[in-house]
Amino acid sequence: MHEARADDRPTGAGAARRRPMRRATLKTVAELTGLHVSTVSRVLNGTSTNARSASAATAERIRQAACEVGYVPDASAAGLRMQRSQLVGVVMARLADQVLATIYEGIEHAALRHGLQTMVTNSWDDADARKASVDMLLARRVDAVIFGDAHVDGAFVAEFATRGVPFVLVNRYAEGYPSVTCDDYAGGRLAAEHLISLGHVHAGVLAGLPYASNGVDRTRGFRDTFTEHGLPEPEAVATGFDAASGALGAERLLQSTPRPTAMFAVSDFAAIGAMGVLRQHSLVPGHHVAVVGFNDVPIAAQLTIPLTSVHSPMHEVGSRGVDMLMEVLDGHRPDSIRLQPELRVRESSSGPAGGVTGTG
Amino acid sequence: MHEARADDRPTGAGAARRRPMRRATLKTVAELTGLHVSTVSRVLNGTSTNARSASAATAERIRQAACEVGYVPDASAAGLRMQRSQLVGVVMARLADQVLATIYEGIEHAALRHGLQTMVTNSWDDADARKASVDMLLARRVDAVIFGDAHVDGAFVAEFATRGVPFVLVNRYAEGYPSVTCDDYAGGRLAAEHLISLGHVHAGVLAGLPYASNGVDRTRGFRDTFTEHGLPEPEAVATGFDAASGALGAERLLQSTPRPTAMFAVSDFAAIGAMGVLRQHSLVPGHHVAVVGFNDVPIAAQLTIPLTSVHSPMHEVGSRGVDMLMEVLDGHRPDSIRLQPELRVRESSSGPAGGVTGTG
DNA sequence: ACGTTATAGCCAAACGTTTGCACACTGTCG
DNA sequence: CGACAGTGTGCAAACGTTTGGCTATAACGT
Repeated sequence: MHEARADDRPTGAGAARRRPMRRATLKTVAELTGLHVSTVSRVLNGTSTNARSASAATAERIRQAACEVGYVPDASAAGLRMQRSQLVGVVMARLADQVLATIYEGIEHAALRHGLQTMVTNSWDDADARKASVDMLLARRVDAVIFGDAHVDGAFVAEFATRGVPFVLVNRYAEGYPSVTCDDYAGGRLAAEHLISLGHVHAGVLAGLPYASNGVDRTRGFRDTFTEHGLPEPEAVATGFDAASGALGAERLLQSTPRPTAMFAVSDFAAIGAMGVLRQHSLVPGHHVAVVGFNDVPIAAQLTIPLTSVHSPMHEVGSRGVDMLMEVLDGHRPDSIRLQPELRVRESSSGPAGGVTGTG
Repeated sequence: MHEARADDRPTGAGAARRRPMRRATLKTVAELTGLHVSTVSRVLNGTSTNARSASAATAERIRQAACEVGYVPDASAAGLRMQRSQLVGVVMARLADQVLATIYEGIEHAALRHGLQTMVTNSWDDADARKASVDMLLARRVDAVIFGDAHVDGAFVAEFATRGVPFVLVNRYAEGYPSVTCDDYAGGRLAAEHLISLGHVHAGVLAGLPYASNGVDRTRGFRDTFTEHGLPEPEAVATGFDAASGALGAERLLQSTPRPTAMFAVSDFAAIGAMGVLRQHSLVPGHHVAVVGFNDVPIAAQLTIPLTSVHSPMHEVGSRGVDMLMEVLDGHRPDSIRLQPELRVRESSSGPAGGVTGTG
C-alpha cells in the first residue's frame, strides 16, 4: 500500500455515514463475475452493433452484477481514453437573467438529445471572469463551447478561435463566426412600425449594453425605421438588461425635450423598470407613454399593465445553437441563423399616441 | 499507430480551421524542456510548500515552455489519479426561475472561493429527469452534490444518501439532512403580521407546490399567525412559483366567500400574476386588495405597483450551502441553517384594509 | 480427419496525471 | 576520507476506461 488513501484526512463524527466505499468500477464487476474487465466493458457499452463479444448468458450475468454493485461508468476515465468528453461548455453572461437561463434550457435540452452533457458558467461580461471560465472549461476538456456573451467586436472570440476548439455563438453574434440569434434588427423594426402606426413621433430607446449585438441591433432597427419614415431619430440611452438600469434610463429619457411619447426597451425587464418610473412621474404606461419591451418573457403578459413585447424564441435559440454546434463538430462551416421575432401587442402600448402628448 | 485518430471522421470544408492539434500535455512541455514529466508536473502544481522539486532556473524554464504551448492541465486525468474531481454537482428544479438561478450564483461564487467547480442541471421537479441528472453527475465523479429541489418527504434524498456521496440541501429542506434555507415559516409570519396590522381579516394564500418545504412553511407560518390572532384561517390554493400559476390561483381565491382583502403569494412571480388578475377584475392591488410576495426579487421594487415582499437572502443561501458542504466533506455533521428573512413594505399593501372591503 | 471460420473471451497498451521511491550529485562535518 | 544530509531529477505504478489483436474452443464443410 503505497499511498495514503484519499479519505484518510482527519474525519470527524460523520465518518461512519460517508463510507469511503470506493465507487464500483469495471474491475469490481469483473471480479464479481470472474470475467475480464474488457469483456465487461464491451457488454456494458452495448456495442450491440458489433455483437462481437459475449454470449447472451454472460451478458445478462454482467448486467446483473453491474446493477447490483451500482456501477456507474467513470466519464472522465472514458473521456481520457477516448479523447472526447461528451461535454460542451456554455458561457453565459449571467444565468439569473431569465432570458439567458431560458436559452440555456434550450441548450441543455438539445444537448441531452445529442447525448452530450453541458457545463455552464457565468462570465458576468467581464474579461477576467470569462478567461477563468474558459480555462476551467478547457481544463475539463470540453469537446466544444457555446458562447452566449460574445462582444460585437469579436475580440475575445477571435482569441478563443486560435485554440482550435469548436464553438458557436448564441444570443449575441460576432462577425465571422457561426451564430444563432434572434433577428434583432427585424425585431427593432417591428417595435418601431407598431409605435409609428399608433402615431408616435418622438420615441426613446433603452438601448442595452453597447457591446452586445442584440441590444445594438434592436436599437438600430428601431431607429432606422423611424428615420425611414421621416421621423426624428429616437434618442437612445445605454442601459443594462435589468429593471434597475431600465429605470435609470427611463429617467434620462423623460428629461429630454420634446419628451418622448413612446419608449422601446431592448429587454422586458428594462421595460418593467421604465414603467415603474413612468408611474412615479404620474404617467400611465400605455396611456401617457407607450412602452414596448423585448423577448416577451412569461411575466410580460401577466403584469398589471400587460407589456407589449417583441417575442423572441429564446428556447429555440439555444437548441438550434446545439444543432449548429453538431454541424461544426462534423467539420462543416454552417451559416449563421437569425430566428424571426413576433410582435405581441398588449395594453402598455394600446392607446393612441395622443393620450396626453408630452408638451415638455 | 494502432487506432484511427479520433478526428478521422469524414471532415468537411472546415477541417483546416479546427486543427486536430492535440492539446498540449505534460509530455509536450517535458519534451520541449528535455525534462521528465514528473518534474514538470511538480513545478506546475506549484507544490511550492515543498520546495523540494526543481531549481529556480528549471522551474522558470518549465513555466515558460508551458505558457508557450498553451498548456492547460487535464482535470479529468488529474481527477482520475487523485480520486477527487474538485467538482460539485448542483441539482435545481429550474434555472429559469430567477430565485433558483440566484441561489446558484451564490453556489458558484462560493465554490470558486473554495477552489471547486460546479456542474448544474435542471431536474424539473421530475423523478425521471432528476435520476438522469444525478446519474450524470455521478458519472462525472462529482465529489459532492447540492440539491435545491428536495421534497419534504425526503424520498429521493434518502435514496441518494445510500450512495455515500456527501451532499447538502439548499432552498428546500428535508428532515434529517443538512440544509440551508430561508426561515420560511418566520417569513410567512412576517407577511401575516403585516397584513393583520393593516386590519385585514380575510386573506388567501397562493401556496406553491405541496412537496416544496419553502412553500409549505411560508403558508403554514402565515396561516398559523392568522389563527393565533383569532382570525379565520386563510384559504390556501396550491400553485406553482411562476406568474401564470399565480394568476390561476388568484382567480380561484377571488371566487371564495367572503372574498379575501389580502393575498399572500409564496413567490413574487406568483404575486405578479395575481396582481394582473386583480386588475382584470378592476381591483387595484394595494387599494382594493393587498398583495404580498416572497423573495423580493429585483423587479418587485420596480413594478408599476411596487410589490411588498418578504426578502430572502437567496445568494447567501447558495454560498452558505457550499460552506456547509465543506464541513460535510470534512466529516462533520453540521446543523441545518435557516437564514432570517425581512419584510419590505411597498405600495401593493400600503392601503388600509378598508379600501373597499369585499362584500362578496 | 482436417482445414476453415465463427465465437467467446483475455491481454496489454494507451489516454494524462500524481507521487512514493530511488538515484546521482554536492557539500559539510567528523 | 567516509558518513551523511540535502537537493534536483528520473522511474514507474496507478487511477478507470477502451480497443486492436490474440488465443482457445466449438462448429462446420469437405
